[in-house]
Amino acid sequence: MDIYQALIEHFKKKITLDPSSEKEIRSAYSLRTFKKKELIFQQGQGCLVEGYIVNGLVRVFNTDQQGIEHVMYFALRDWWIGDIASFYRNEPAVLSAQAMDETQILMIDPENKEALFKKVPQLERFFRILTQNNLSVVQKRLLMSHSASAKDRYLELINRSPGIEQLVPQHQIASYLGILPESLSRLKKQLIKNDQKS
Amino acid sequence: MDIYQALIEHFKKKITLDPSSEKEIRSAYSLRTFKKKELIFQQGQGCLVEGYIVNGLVRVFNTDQQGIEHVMYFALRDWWIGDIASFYRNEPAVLSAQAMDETQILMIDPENKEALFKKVPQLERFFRILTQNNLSVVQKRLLMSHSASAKDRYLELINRSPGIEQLVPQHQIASYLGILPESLSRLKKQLIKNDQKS
DNA sequence: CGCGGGTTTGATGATGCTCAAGCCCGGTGG
DNA sequence: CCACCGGGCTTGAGCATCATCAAACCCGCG
Repeated sequence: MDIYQALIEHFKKKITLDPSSEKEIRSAYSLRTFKKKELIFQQGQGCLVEGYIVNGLVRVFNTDQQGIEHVMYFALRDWWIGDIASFYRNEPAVLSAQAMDETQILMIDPENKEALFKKVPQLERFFRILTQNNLSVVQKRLLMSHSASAKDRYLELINRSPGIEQLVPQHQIASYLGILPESLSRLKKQLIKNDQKS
Repeated sequence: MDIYQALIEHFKKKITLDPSSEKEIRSAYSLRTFKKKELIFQQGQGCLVEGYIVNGLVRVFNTDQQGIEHVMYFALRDWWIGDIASFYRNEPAVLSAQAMDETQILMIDPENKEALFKKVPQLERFFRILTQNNLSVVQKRLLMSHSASAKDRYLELINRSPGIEQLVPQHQIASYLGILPESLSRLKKQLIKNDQKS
């Protein structure tokens, strides 16, 4: 199956597309491949790309004033990456994105995206729904980080994304949870000890 | 100026509307008034309303397993309230909303909203942009709560929303920040002490 | 006047951070 | 094939921040 077809099918999960729209989409997005550790966009600069992950793995993160990196999310096949405020409003990006494996991404820039919205207005709907789902997920994470301990947030994560531990190094999971690698290490030791008792 | 006109103008900040679309909007939304402390929608149940605040003040919050309330956001004139996942996907709401003052809201239910999207497709664009902006704000809050101390989060808040302290009681500001009222109280004492020294 | 919600204060404790060292293991070069 | 290197994970001791529990206080309102 051709690379672009994955994107088309992805859109079609939420909207309907006629053949000419499909054609517009195919010509608006272009495929890029990133090597492991390569940066896709970078905090502080304008983020002029939004991308659909065809395959591979990307981590999207912020670096704070003390130089500590905080993972916003991990993106794999069928996910989107970008820095919304930067892409749509041309602010400096708050986020960076880095390939964690060889990764293929279908990318678009703001001008082409606006043009595409004009030609295929159903995509407004698609991205409305996509963004709503993302918002709802981030809201839940914010609530979790205000109400649940690091241990509970960790358990929730591995429950929600089993296999994540095989995919990304532990210190980046810690970063996603908002704790230090040392804390996650201790926390897991705790859990193992308690598991054995019961 | 008529109540509905505020909503129309609000939409027109991001999209253009012809007269017939304006008419559709006017007939899709209906005005409701809530008394102080009245609940607008409630966690656990389906949230079948989305609302545009005409005037007044609403707090949107979640209650965790221990019964502690966590403020997701405060909404005043020109803001929107709702529980996205519940409204659009018919899940039980994660959030509740409560009027903190006499509040007028233009409300719509999911069926009418879908119908309105059909009749006025530009609204897809409007809500895409609105949701993107919200997402970007919540992402920043999540990062803050992973990288900044309670004191810094508090300072950021009063800097970003001056006047908030006059508007809502302090224990709800604490709740928004993800700390206890006692902690906020101490934190403010700290700040006053340090201000006087310098 | 007295009630009640909100805020403050105090004493104590838990969670997660800091700094430092050691360990494990896969990769690289001699 | 082994020695070494480096990154990531673990462990430890001490500490900071914020939570918990309890009591006092303040003040607007019935």
